[in-house]
Amino acid sequence: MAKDMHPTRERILDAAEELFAHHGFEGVSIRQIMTKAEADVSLAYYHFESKKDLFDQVMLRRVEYLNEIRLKALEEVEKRHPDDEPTVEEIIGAFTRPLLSLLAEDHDQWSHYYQLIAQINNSPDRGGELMSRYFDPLVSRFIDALKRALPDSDPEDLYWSYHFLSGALTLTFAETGRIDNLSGGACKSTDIASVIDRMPAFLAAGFRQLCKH
Amino acid sequence: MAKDMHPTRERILDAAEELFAHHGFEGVSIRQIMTKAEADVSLAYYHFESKKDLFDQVMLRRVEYLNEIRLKALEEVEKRHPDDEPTVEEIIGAFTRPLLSLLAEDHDQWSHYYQLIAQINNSPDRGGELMSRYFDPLVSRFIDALKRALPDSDPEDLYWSYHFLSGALTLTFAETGRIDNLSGGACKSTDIASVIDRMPAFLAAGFRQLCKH
DNA sequence: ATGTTAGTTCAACGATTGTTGAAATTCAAA
DNA sequence: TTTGAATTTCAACAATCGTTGAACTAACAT
Repeated sequence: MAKDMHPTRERILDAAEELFAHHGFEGVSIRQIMTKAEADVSLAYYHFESKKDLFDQVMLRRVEYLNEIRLKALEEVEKRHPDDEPTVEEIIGAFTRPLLSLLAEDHDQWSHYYQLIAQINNSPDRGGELMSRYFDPLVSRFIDALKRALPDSDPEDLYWSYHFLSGALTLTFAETGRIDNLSGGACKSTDIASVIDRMPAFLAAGFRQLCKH
Repeated sequence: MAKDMHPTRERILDAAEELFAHHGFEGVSIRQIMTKAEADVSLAYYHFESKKDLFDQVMLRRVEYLNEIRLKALEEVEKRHPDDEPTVEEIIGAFTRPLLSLLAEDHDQWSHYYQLIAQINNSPDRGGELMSRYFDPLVSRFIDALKRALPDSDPEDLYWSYHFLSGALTLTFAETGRIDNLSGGACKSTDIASVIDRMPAFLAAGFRQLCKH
């Protein structure tokens, strides 16, 4: 990886993303990040205000694009149903498939960012606050669509169903290798294509079971 | 919280459990832990070998009891079916309900430990390794029961279904408060009774959908 | 050539990190 | 009362932490 291929700021963001994803915010020092980025320690404070600001910029760099493509996927599904409502599978597919396809097709570029999201989503400290800030506007949009696809459903059932979805999705992002151990190698954490084939159906069945009343 | 109520070693474990759960292993210093435990810094190294050893002992303190009650719950379900196989709901209930009931009924004692598990399960660093070490023997036992309840199912479908279950369960453990934000207060992360009512049905429907072939 | 600005390097700051050794204390057994 | 082990206190170690200021280089406008 040649040093001049990317400007310094991008290299810092890349290094920080990978190290934060693996060891968490406090598990990584600025010096480790800058060593990986092949740049002087002080450059971190030239390009960013502080360690916390660097973390925020790592998060912000990719989040808008992700929300864009997911919103577009939902709008296309709705455009395909001008008269009736999309199915639960279609809506959940629009929510998850853009993310998973990106991860499957460009794993090197996205895996660390997804691992970071997995950690944050399950962090009792400020996980709820951060995830809400970055994703809740889009998520509310999807939940509205699900409300229309599942009329007469109790909103509480719907929110808890989304909660289960969120847990299943972000554990997939973590790619911890546990399913490799558990299955004796039959399944692989990094085999995202297998998840694309299975997750929407699994979750849609759960939604319909819980939100049918 | 009077200091003499519990011996020093227990107070250190309690303090470490809570702080590790909130800020992660590297986000907490021995001095913070010992301040919360109201004991001298050096006592950490009298009662434990190192910071990492303290973390391991925090994990080990409760894991055996949890695996015991869950195994007992599964055996009771199987005893109730001497001739036929238990249903998927019953097996998943035996897997999740002992944990969730403990959390619902004695929240102060268990919530921090569960939050710690949530973090570890979604940690790309060594999450898979740690979770496998502590829980996979029991999990394999449950998956065998599910294989019998879902004959002719593809093992890969079963493992991925368990993966989704694991993500949904541990996000519940994290209690991040995100569902509070998302639902505008209609749902609360700490309302475990609501999860007990909903999660087994949601997940069982997913298992049956995915593992029916 | 001169000045300006963005980008980079080097050295250092006080604070905190995990960890350790030795001395002091407690307390039951002899 | 003396002994000896278990527990606690105190002081300190080298290493690393996030952060900063000043000097230096590069490139480009005047």
